[in-house]
Amino acid sequence: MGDQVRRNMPLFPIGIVKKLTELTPRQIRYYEEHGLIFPIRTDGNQRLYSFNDVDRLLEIKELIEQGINISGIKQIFIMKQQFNGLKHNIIENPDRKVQKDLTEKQLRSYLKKELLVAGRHGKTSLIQGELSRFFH
DNA sequence: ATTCTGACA
DNA sequence: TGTCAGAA
Repeated sequence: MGDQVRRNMPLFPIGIVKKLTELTPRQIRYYEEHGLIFPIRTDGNQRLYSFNDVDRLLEIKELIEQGINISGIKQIFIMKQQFNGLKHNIIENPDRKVQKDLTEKQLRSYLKKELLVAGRHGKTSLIQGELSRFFH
């Protein structure tokens, strides 16, 4: 599992991330303020981002382009986390019904998100207010 | 030269 | 979100 270690290594400053993601430093810092990413700081208080951070920013960028707001993105990430947790449980306990903690509703929400992302750049561009209803 | 925080004609 | 200032 040394690959994940590599992907989590704090490597590049915001200037590099700016080029890699086409996002402005303003946006990159803004998303951090809202808990979407958590780059570490150097001795000089400068942010250092990992490959995972960059990937995450790329995901954020796409979701933003689809008109999804910060809170919507937060919840999507939470569902993604829950989804991965369920997947692990199923792999580790194939016999037991450890899926009791995840409601079917949560799964549906996650799937809906997948559909939205899949049909990106399409006609189904939901606006902020409209999408937040799904998450309430 | 780069990045950071705070602020807004 | 852009952008500018003042500091590191």
